[in-house]
Amino acid sequence: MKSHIQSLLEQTLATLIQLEIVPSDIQARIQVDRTKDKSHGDFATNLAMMLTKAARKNPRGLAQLIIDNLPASSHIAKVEIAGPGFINFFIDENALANQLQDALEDEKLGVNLPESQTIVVDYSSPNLAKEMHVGHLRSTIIGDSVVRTLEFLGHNVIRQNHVGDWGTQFGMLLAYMEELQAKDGNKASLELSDLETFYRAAKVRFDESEEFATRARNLVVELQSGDEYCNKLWRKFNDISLSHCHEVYNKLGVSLTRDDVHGESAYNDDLAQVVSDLETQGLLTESAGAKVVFQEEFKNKDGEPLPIIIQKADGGYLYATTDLAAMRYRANVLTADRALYFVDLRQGLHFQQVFSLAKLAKFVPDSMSLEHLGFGTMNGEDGRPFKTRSGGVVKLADLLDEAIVRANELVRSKNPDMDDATVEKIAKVVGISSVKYADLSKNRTSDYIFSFDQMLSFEGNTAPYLLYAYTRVAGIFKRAEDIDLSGAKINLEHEKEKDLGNKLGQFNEILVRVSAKGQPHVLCGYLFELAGAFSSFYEACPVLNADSEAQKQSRLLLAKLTARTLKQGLALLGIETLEQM
RNA sequence: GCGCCCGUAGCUCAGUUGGAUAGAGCAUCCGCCUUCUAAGCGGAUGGUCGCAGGUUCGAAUCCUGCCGGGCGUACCA
Repeated sequence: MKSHIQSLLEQTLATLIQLEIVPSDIQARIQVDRTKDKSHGDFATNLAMMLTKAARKNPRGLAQLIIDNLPASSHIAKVEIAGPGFINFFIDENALANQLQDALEDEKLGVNLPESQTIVVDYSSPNLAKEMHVGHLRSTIIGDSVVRTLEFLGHNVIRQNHVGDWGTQFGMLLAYMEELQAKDGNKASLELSDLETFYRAAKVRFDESEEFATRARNLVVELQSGDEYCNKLWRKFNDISLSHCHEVYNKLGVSLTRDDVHGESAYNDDLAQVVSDLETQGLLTESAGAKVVFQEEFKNKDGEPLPIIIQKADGGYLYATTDLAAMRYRANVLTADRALYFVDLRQGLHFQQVFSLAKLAKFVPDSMSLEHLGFGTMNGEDGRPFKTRSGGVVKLADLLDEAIVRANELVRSKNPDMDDATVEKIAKVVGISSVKYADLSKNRTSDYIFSFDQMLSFEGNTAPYLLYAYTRVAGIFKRAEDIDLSGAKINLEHEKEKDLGNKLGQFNEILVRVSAKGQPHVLCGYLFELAGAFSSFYEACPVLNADSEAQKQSRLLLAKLTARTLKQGLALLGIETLEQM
């Protein structure tokens, strides 16, 4: 509907240029917005006001000229000039009803698919040396939601779990694993079941024993030189660590699989090549023993040029090098049109630097879009970074378990007579989705306060509210299974039916916004409004006890489309729906 | 020092690349269950959009300066 009006206005503008009312060199971006106030119609444009200067006419007069030259459209009931020169569009109710009817016929709910692109999405990317902690939550679930949305819109999405599976800390871990295995083969995998403890124990050994530390350093060198024994140890360690990650992914309902893992180590063989390619292009400089690239626009704290360190003085590589190699892989092998990075905002400078260098060095073509979609910090209720009471990092698995436990208590209190298995099943969905939704519903770029009480309060803009709204729609169809809806027609009569219909008609434009900017909170806001519109409708408009058969069928269709839209929308957020709660 | 981000109702947050009277939820107060799940619905109270200038028909949004907070800034990622 929005794009329809947009194209009408484009035609009108062309006409006005032809009539020489508006100069032909005008570059107006035609903006069509949803109105906030119903008295302003459904859509509004400020086109007339934007053109006043160029056309040397007063805005309201120009608005009238635009309306006079607007092509006729059956979708529009009325067009008005308002305020300083806004043009308000009132959508024809039958046109809207037809749109909804079409959406019901369509697998994709009537969403227009854009031209398909290849989009590489880098998200989650935990460090395998440690267990996943709350710091990985945002990247994982925001990335997963955007991935699902892009796929729904028909893009070729390639997930990249750029796990940290390389680096000096692995020497320490391998040395410790080796030690345990020597004592008892089973003990190693047993202790590895708690990676956090394992890491700490290895660190203790490293600090207390010079012999151990030396062994650890040697193992790194051997690992890097491709020693078979070392690599075997390393693979085993990664395998166990990765299986931890996937347990968390399963619990969270994240779509990443083992096939999506493409860690830092995958680029080992390319790193020397990156260095020599930069060198050939004359971009590399030696500074304090390290090989670096200086780019004019980046300065350090003393106002001197800030380097990207490509190779350390000791010959080792850093993450800039790996990222450059990864970008080249994404450009050349994966042939990405866009590469999205869901990584903490604090790495903003790093990404600015490597993105700029990647283009400068022609590692990626100018046409490829590199986007750092950063996110803010997850804080505790004191506004400080989220920690345990004793100040330690919170394991992601523990956080999720606690959410489920709390959800369990609440579900139980609402349903005293429900059997345990059902309560458990519901609590699992409610608990997990509450955590995910609380995060997804906030603007990605701002810090946010994590509060169990808030997300599980079961009121307001929360997952439980949406899940509940869904069960209410679903409940209707449990009682209406045998009703034949073929040939039924949507009729928007009651005020609440119109509101609901209006909301349902917005799904498309919302998804476009989510995919363009990687902001799932826009979808959350929409679903919350949709659920609200449905609740109001549900309250005011009896469905199964409607006044007439036609009205009943119309309302059932509205309910059906609501159910499908809610379910699909939640699925794009990575949230399961329940038939009962 | 320089750079990036943030400051909106008592609290948690929205505010669509400048648009019409700044919106939700929580909390507080008032109503609504003999009819499809009340984890719900309807309504009320509550804001000098950090401060001061500027740009414009129009600014929470853009520019400048200040105040307050977070983060980053050469061999970790």
